[in-house]
Amino acid sequence: MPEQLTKIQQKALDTIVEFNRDQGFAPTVRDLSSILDRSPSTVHKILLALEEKGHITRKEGLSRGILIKRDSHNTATIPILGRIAAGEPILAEEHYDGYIELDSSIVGRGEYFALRVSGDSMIGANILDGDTAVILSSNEAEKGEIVAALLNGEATLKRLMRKGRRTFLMPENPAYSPIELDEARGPAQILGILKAVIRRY
Amino acid sequence: MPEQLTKIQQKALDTIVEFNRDQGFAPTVRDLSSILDRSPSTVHKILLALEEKGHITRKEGLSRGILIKRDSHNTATIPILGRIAAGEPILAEEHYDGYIELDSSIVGRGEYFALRVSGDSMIGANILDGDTAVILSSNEAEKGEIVAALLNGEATLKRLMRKGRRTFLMPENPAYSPIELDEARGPAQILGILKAVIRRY
DNA sequence: ATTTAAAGTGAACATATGTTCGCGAAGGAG
DNA sequence: CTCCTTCGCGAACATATGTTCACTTTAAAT
Repeated sequence: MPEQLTKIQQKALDTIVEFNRDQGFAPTVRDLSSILDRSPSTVHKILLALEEKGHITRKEGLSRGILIKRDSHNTATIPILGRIAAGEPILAEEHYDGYIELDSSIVGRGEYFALRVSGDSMIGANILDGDTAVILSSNEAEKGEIVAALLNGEATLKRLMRKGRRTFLMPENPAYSPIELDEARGPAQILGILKAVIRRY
Repeated sequence: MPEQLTKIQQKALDTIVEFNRDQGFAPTVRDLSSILDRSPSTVHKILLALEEKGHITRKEGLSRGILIKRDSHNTATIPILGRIAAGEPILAEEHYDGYIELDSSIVGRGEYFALRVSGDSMIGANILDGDTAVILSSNEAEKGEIVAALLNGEATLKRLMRKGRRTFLMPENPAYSPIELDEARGPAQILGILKAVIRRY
C-alpha cells in the first residue's frame, strides 16, 4: 500500500514528522522550504506527491494544513470509567473518571474504555490490584479471552470459558468461584474484551 | 497555579482543545472567532488572557500558533530499544526499534525508554515475556526498585536489593540466580528504573 | 537520441491570518 | 460616581502562507 518514496520525498516526510514532534504543530510550506533548502513551489509539488501516495493529508488553502496520515503512530483518548451501574449505557459521561492518551499500537480501532482493576481475582493471569485495564467495548467475546463484565453493578475482569452450551466467567484465582453467564443476560453482562494492561510503579 | 478563568475564556479554551482533537491542528483566531461568534480582535484579547494565565502558549505571528499548556494530559514519545551493546550511550539512535506515544500520567518528567521483556525471570513480579517495560533512564536506583540493567550486553529487568554493603540484582524467579553489582561497575550497569509495564492481548 | 517524470527556480498572486487601533458597553471595587 | 478590567465591535494593516505559472535541469527509461 505505501508507495515508494523518492529521496527528497522521504526527507520531506521525515522533516514534517520531526517538526510536528518538536514544535507541536505542522510546518508551513515555507518552513519546509527553508529546512530542505528548496523553493516553496518545489516543496508544494513534493507535498502533492506525498499526498497522492497516501502519506499525508492536506487541507487545501489552510495554513499548516498538513496532517500526517495515521499510519504508524498516533494516540486515542480513552475514558477511564469509575463506577458503573447496571443498565446504564457504559460510555455515558457520568462515570468518566478522567482519561488517558494511548498509542494506537495499543488501542487500534474501535470503542475503548479503561478500568482500574481492584481486587486480586485475576492474579493468576498476572493482573494486579491497581492495574489499568484497557477494554475494547463489545457485547461478545471468544472463549479464552479476558472480558470486562458487569456483576452486581460492578465491573470486573474474568476469563470467558465455555463448557458445552454453557458459558462461564472464570476468575483466575482459586479463592473465587466461576459465574455462569446465561443467555437471557441474567446476572452478568459482557462490557468488552481486555486488550491491554498498564501497570505503574 | 491555574488562575481563575472567566466564562468566555473557559469556553475558548475548551473550544481550542476540542478543535485540536477533532482537526489535528490548532484553530486560527478566525476559526475561534467563527465558532465562538466573537470578532477576531476579541478572540485575540481572550487568547492573550489565556496565555497570561498560563493555559496556552502562543507563537507570536505564526498561524495556528496556539499550543495548549502541558496541564493535565499530553503525550511523550518513548523510543523502544532493541539490542543494546555495553558501553554505548543507551539512547543512541542506532538501537531504536520504533517508538510509542504514552500519556504523561505514565511517564512524567525525565528521559524514558522502553524495552520489550523477553524471558520469564521476573514472573514473580507478574511481568511476563512480551510485556513492554517503560524505563526512566537513571544510573542509580533505590533498593526494592525494579531496574533495567545491562548484563552481558543485553538489557534485562531485575529487582535491586542490598545486603549490607553489597548490592544484588534479583530475578523474581527461583530458577535464576542473583547477580552481584560491584562498585566498579563490573559485570552489570544500571540503565534505569522501571516505571510502567504495558501488556497487550 | 528521445521521451518522460520528478525536481528545481523565482516571480507573482490570492487569501488566510495575527495584530493593532479607536471606540463603546457591562460589571465589580473603591 | 469613578476607576479599572474584561468583553465587545469593525475596520484596517502587515505579513504569513498556499498556490500558480513559465521555464530549466536531472536522471532514468525507451
